Amino acid sequence: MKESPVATQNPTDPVEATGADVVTRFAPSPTGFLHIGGARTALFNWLFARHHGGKFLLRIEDTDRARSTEAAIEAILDGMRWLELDWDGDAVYQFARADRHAEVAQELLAKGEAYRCYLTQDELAAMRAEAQEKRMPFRVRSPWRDRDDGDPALPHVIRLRAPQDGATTIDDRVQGEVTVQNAELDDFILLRSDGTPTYMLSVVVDDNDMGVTHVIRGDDHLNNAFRQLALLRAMGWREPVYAHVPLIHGADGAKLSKRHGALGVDAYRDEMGYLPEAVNNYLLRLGWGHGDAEIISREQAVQWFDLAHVGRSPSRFDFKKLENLNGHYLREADNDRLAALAAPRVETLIGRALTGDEHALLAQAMESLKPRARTLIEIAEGATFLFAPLPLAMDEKAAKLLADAPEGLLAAAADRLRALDDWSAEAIEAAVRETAESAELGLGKLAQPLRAALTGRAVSPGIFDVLLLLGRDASLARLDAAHNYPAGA
RNA sequence: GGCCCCUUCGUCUAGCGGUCUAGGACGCGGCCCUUUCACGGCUGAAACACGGGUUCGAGUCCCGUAGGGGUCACCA
Repeated sequence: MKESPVATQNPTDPVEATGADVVTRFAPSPTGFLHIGGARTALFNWLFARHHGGKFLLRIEDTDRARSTEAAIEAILDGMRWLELDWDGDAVYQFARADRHAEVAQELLAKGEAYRCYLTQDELAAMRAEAQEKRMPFRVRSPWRDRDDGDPALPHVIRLRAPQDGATTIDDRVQGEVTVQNAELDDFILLRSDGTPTYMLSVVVDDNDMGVTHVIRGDDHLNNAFRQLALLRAMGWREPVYAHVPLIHGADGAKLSKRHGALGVDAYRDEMGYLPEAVNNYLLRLGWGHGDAEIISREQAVQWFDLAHVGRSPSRFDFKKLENLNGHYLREADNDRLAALAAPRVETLIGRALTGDEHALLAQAMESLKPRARTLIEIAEGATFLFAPLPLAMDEKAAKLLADAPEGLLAAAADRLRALDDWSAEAIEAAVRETAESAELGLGKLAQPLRAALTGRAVSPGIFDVLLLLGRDASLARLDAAHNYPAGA
């Protein structure tokens, strides 16, 4: 059979062709935490699988023994659990499958689709240097491709005998049809001289053995796809559908680095105080859209997600938008859940553990705390006044408010409040309003110094809420302490 | 540098030849609500990178240019 000059990829699309189950996978290498770009890739794979009622598999690519760590594996798993990206079955550890990878390499060798190459690293380096000097593009063209007089006892690697003529076209679901001349590809290494498989071999074998139907990954792998396809064809295996998603960039358009947010998702959780649903929503909208929809629930995401609407251009990470989204989810979140999340942060801020009653108070305060916060950090900061010790530390604005308060105003308010029989929202509000009226002041003129006296700040939940939350004793004590505050300070 | 990909408001995006005097969201400005700060509501400024085609008609298709990104390992 004559080979056509351009071998267009013709993936068996299980969804469209047979309705068979979709299988996607996320394959991180455990050399660090689960970074935000990886999280999005995982999300897309998860959504695609769930949308089609298929499977979402997890494979840990730990073949780089020197760089892979147990801690990194834990961090990645932890990150995925936090984002609720549950995978089907057990995670596959690539290193454990090295024998199978080597077996495939041997099979390729036997079929003549691969060959032993005795080029040393030094020879390779020399070839590279020469190409560099002549300003010629470098590509490994091993003389051993056409020789079989090598001595297998000598150190050698096994290379794929890749096609050198014609071109290969991949029908990528995100990038469209992408064509590369086969001459651009080289005979990449399948098995290293120590007999261990390379990444290129391992992915293809594992994806095949795991039955992966859709390979959705970062577009930094687009070029690899052509090499992998050559290997796939040499084995005569089924070709998956490819979808290469553009990478996420930092706010300045440069590649995402630690300065811009290429942090582990744990940093978004612990250091920045975001909710997983906010991070998921934000990540989903980065590179994918569904009309004007912005706030997208997980259920809707599963229902709507598709590859056709994944954009082809890289997007920048915008913390402002994530923060806004987080504020939305904070307001929607359950108070007890929020209190539980905020409690450790509050304890850190006040430097002591919270008592059982205080935990309850925190939960009770959540309703008025959460609308004015965008992160859990802001919630915790806003909550500290509830637990502050008596002489209340005043911030600059609060101190000024107290200093500027009319003589005796706070004492008058304290007197009225002290006279209250029941410390209810209605009674508190009436007492405060009456104080303002009899002093012939607007409510604002009284509320601000009151706020300063009770919270030590110029910003807090509504003043009646503060009074109610603090309770009679604490409120009165703070008020009494405050009107002794050095006047005119 | 070779190869590959990308290009709509500052940012994320909608748009799949006519309904675009280009829509939404974040951010920014103004107004309203209001005891502060937020929230919420209303409102304003803000974009089809450039140049050629194709077409009766182009943000939408094609080709260049410019800019950006990715990739060129016995790493993954």
